[in-house]
Amino acid sequence: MNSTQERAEEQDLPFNVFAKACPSRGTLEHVTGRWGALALGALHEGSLRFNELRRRVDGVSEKMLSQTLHALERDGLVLREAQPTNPPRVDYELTPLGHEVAERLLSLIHFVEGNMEDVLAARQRYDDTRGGR
Amino acid sequence: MNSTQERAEEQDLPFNVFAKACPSRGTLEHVTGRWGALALGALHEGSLRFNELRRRVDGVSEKMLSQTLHALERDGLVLREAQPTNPPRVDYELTPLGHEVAERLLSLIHFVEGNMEDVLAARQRYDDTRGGR
DNA sequence: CGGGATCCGGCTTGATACTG
DNA sequence: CAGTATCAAGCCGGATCCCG
Repeated sequence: MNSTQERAEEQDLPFNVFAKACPSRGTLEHVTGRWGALALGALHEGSLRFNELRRRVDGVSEKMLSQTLHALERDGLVLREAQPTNPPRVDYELTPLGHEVAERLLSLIHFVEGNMEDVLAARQRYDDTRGGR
Repeated sequence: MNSTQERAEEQDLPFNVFAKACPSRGTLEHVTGRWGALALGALHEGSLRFNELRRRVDGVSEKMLSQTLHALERDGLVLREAQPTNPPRVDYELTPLGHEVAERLLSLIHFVEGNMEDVLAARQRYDDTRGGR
């Protein structure tokens, strides 16, 4: 009575990320993926244009940012607003659902950032004990 | 006054995931990675043996689970307890820090699971409007 | 049972170049 | 500015064999 399958059954959840075929796993990966998480985090503060976003998410390539944004837009988490001006201007912003996802994501991100010293210390200990071999 | 860099400076945070070189980004990826997130989620309910974990995280290979667990152990999120019995028995459980991470992660996971119908509907709309091309 | 070591195919990723 | 197209490299993940 502790399996994740049973958890889902008990609560009658139709979706369970722990199951290989569940579509929720794909969405979770879009959200928590390397660039997805950072894009959502950056957009939580407000709408951004493509290259603004690109500068904020340090290290992302044009291709991956574009790809990431498409996936998030398709999942209904990001809204894309293109203005047919010249030069073109495209703003990206979170949908209400995207904001809720981003809040939970940022809670995790801030926690990790705030405890990095503990993590770094743990790594040091791990490497000291096992690295000597 | 909206950049993520400034956010970090204002609050005097030493670690900022949005910066390419920050080690917190690596840890975030261990935590939110495809298998890391599921391993942490499964272990939040209690300690598990290697193959129990493998069965719960549907689809993970031995290699990737092993690799994932090592990374999480090194980051101080997972505790590995090997008993020198025969046959060998190895239990994995979360550290206090790991539990706090898992709580925030599960909040995100459950939210995604609980809103998959909206996501699926959004995908349908997206594919209908753009798929016709 | 709980892994480590190795090999290898394929998908993902990252430069680069090009377009509207 | 806001992307798409293309191509090479590399990492992911599976399969296999091995050990304690």
